Amino acid sequence: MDYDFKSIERKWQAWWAENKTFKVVEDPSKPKFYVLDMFPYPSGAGLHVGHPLGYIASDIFSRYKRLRGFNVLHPMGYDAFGLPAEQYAIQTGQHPEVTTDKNIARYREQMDRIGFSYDWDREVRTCDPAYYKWTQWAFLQMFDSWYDPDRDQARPISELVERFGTTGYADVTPERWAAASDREKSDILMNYRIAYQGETSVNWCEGLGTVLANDEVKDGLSVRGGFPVEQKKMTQWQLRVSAYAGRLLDSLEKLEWTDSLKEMQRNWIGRSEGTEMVFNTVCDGRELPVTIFTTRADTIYGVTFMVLAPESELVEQLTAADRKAEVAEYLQYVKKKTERERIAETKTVTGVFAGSYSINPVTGEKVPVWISEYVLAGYGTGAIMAVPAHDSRDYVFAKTFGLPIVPVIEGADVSEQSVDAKEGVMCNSGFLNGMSVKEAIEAAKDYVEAHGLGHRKTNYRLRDAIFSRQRYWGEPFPICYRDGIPTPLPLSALPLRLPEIDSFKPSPDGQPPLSRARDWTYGGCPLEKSTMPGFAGSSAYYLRYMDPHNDSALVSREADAYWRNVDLYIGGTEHATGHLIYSRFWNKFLYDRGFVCEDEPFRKLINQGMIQGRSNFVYRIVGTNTFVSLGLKDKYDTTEIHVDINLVRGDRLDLEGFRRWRPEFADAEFILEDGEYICGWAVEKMSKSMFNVVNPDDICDTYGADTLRLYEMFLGPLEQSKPWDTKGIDGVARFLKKFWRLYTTRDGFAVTDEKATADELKVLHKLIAKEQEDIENFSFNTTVSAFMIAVGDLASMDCRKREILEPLCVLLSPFAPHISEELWHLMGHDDSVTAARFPEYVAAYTVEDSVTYPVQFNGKMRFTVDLPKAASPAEVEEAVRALEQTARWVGDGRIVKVVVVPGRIINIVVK
RNA sequence: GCCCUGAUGGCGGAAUUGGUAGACGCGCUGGACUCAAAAUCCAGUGGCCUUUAAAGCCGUGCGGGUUCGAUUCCCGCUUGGGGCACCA
Repeated sequence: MDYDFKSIERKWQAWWAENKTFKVVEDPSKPKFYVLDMFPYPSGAGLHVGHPLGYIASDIFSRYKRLRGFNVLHPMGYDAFGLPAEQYAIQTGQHPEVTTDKNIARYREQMDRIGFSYDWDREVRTCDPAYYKWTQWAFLQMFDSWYDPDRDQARPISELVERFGTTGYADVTPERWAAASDREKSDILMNYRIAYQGETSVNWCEGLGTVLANDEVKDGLSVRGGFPVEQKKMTQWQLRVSAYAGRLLDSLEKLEWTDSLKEMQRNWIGRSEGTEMVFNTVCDGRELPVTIFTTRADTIYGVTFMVLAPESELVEQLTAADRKAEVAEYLQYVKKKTERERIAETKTVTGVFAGSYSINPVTGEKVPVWISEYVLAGYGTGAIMAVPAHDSRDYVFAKTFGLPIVPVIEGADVSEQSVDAKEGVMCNSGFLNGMSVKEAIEAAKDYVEAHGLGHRKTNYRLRDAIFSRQRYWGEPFPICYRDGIPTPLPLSALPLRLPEIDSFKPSPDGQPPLSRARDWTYGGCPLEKSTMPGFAGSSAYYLRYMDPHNDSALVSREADAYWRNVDLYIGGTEHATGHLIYSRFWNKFLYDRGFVCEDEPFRKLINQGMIQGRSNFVYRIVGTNTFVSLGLKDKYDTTEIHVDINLVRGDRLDLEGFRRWRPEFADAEFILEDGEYICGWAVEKMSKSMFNVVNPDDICDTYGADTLRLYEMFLGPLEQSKPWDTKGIDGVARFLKKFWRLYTTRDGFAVTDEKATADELKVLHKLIAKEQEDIENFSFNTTVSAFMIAVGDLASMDCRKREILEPLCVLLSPFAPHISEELWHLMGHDDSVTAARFPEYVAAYTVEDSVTYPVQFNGKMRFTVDLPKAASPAEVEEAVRALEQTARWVGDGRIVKVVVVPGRIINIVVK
C-alpha cells in the first residue's frame, strides 16, 4: 500500500470543502483564539514558495490550537485595491476588476492546494462594495469626530460645536461662532476633525499621477514603480494620526511584538521632549514673536543665530525690505528641488540671511535670522534657535556662513566639530554655570516656564496621513461639495460605488480619473474625485472577518465581544511603519467612539522571514559562446549569466536543455570538468529576472502539499530569512513515507490493538512534551526534527500499535493534515482529525525515570541527575546529598560549586 | 551617521538557566539488495597528526575579560541583513 499523496490530498481537500470542516461560529462554551495572516495583494505573478511560509505557520498554529480545544478564527481575504492593477489597466484598457478577479482566482487555487484550514465563508475583498461600505463608513465617523486633548480621545464633533456655541474653545468664542458663515464654520471644524481636508506639503509622484504617504516613499522614489517624488503644496484629505502619537507609542509596551519591530515604530513615531520658547524678533522696526522648539534649552547661552524653514509662514514677515530679492531667489531655488535631490545633497549647506534679528529671551542678546532648508516646516514650529557649538547641523551652517560659535560646556573643543553629547559641565551660561548638562536641561526648562518665556512640549515625528489618491482603483470618498463646502453623504447612501469610466488615465487637464465619470454627483452636488489609499481597506479588515456578512454594522457588538482582537498575527516586517501604524490608529479611533472593545488590534505579532532564491550561474568566456565550468572559470575572462534553475540539478547543468533554452545559446560550447558542467550559485531575492522562482504548485505535483508544508517549516527558524533549496526536500519526503509505512505494509493497513511497551510510550511522551513546548515558541523547525527522530525510533522498534500511532497521527496533523486525515480515517474514525483533542493524549503523559550518571572531562568531574519535573524539595535535597557523597568519593577532592535548579538539573563540580 | 539583527561543518540549521558543540536533514564516502538503475536499508562523515586504531591537539566571525567551565555573560573590533536619516 503505497503513499499516494496525490489522490490523498485531492480527496481530503474536497472532503474538507464539502463538509465545511473549518467553518467557525461564535461559541461561548469554548475559549476563542484568533489567528490572522496579513492578507495578500493578488498580483499577476501568482505565489512563489516564499509567500506561503507565514500562511503555513499560522495554519499549523491554528490547527494546533483547535486540537487544544480552542474555537479558532482563521480567515483569509484579499487586499484587492491598489496601484499595479490600475497601472495594468492604464496600459491595456482592461478594467482593474477583471484582472483582480483573475488574480484572486489563481491565488485561491494555489492556496487550496496547500491544504489551509481557512473558513472561506468569511473571505473579504477590499474592492467589494459590501466591504468598502464599511471603509467609507469609518471615514465618515472620522469626519464626524475630533480629538479632545483633555479626555485624550476622539469625541463626536457635535460636542465641539456645542462648546464653540456656549463656552467657546481655543480661539473660537461663542460670538465668533455665532457670526460665522457656513463656509467659515466648515473651515474652523476642519482644523479639528480626525478626517480633515487641508493644504499640506505632499509627496507628489508625477510618474503615478498621485500623492503618496510617507511610508509609500523610499529614498525619494515611490515604493510602487520607483518613480521620482517631489514636494508640492496641495489640498488633500488627511487623517489626524498625529493626535494618537502618544498613545500609539505608549501602548506598544503591552504588545507581544518583537523588539526590533517595536523599535521601528518608536523611531517612526519619534517622540522628543523639549521646550517651546518665544524669541521676539525685529524686522524693519516691527516686532514679532517667533516660537521655536528645542530639546537643548540648556544651551540657550550658546545661541548665535536663528533659522526658519523656507516654507515657514514667518518667512515673509521676517524678511527685511532690502533682503527681499535674495530671499525670493533662495525660496525659488528650494522649491525647484525634488525630494531625491534634497537627500542626495544633504552635505551641501544652503541658506540666506533674512535681514531681521531675534532677541534671546534669557540673555537679551540680538542674533541674526536666517532661512535654510535644513530646518523643516513640518516639525516643531518650523523655526529653531541655532547653537553651532553643540549641534552638528548648526555647526556646519555656521562654518559655511561665517557665524560665531560659542561653546557653553567646559572643555568642549569646537575647532573641528560640534560637541553634541549631552554630558559635561556648563560654562559661559549665567545661572546654569557649574551644572551638569542633564541638570541644566531641567533647570533651563524650569527657568523658561517660571519667567513666562515658554513651556515644556513633547513633539512627535509622526505626521498626519495623507488620505487622498488621484487614482481610480480605490474607495470613493462619501463626500460631496455643496456650494463648495465638503459635505458627508448620509449613511444610507453607502456604499458609494466606483463609477464606470472610459479610460483609467488622469483627465487631459490633470484631474483624477474619476473626473471622467459621467454624472459623478450626489443630490446635484459634485462628488469628491480622488479615492482612498491602499491602507484604507486594510486598516480594519481583521474586524470585518469577525462578522463579514453584517449589513448594518462593521462588526456586531456580540461578534466583537467574542473575538475581541487578533491573538496571533503573522506577516512581514515591511508593514512596520505603514499598515501596522494605520491599523492601530484606526482601531484606537473605533475604540474611542465605542465601536470595538479592544484598543489594540494585534496582541502578538510574528514576522516571518523572507525565503530567498538560490540562483545558478554559467560563465561565458568574453566574446565567445563558450561556457566554462565553475572550477575552471578563473583561467578565463568570463561574464556571469543567470541560468534558469530548472535546467540545473545539484548544480550540474543540463547541457541540451540549456541549448534549447534560448536561441542565442543553441550552438553553445562547454568546457567541462570531470565530464560535467558545474554551475555557480548565490542566494538572492526570489524573482523572475533571476530565473530562480520556485512555484509551490510544482512542489505539490512532485512531492505533495504535506511535504511542502513540512519542508517550509524545516528550513529554519520562522522569523529568519533563509534560502530555498529544493535539494533538501527529499529528507522530509522520506520522513513522510516512513511515517506512512508505520501504519501500512505492502498488503494494506496494519495497525494493531496490542498494548504498548514502556519504551514505545516513552518515545511518544517525549514527542508530546517537545511539540507542546516548541509550537508555543514558534520553533517549528525543531518540532519537525523531533517527529523525524520519533518516527525513526518507532520504525526501528517495528511499533504498529494503535495506542502509539493514533496519538502520533493527531500530533502530526497540524503539520501534515492530508496524510493524517487519511490515516485517521483508516483507523476507523468518521470525523475529521481536526475534531481530535489533545488533552486525552497529554493526560497519559508520564515523566520518564530519573537517571544518575557521572561524566569525566578536563580532569574535572561533573555529576548530573535528571529529576522528575514535579520533584518535591525533599526529593531534591535527598538527591543533592547523594550526589555530594558520590562526588567526594569519586572526585577525592573539594566541591567547587553546587548548582540546584528544582525540577531541572543538579550540577556538582569537583576540583 | 544613528537604531535593530545576525555570524556555528561542504550546505540549511540544533544546543534548556553558563555544563559532553555540531541534534535533525541535505550532500558526500563505503556497503547490502539488483543484470543494471531507481527506490529502500546499513555504516561513516568538523579539522589536524597517524598505515590503522587508540590517544591527543585545534575548533561556534576576530581580540581581550569574568568563570572550575563560555556558542551562551561583559568590553573592544570585523562583517552580512533590515530600518531611520537634516526631526532641532
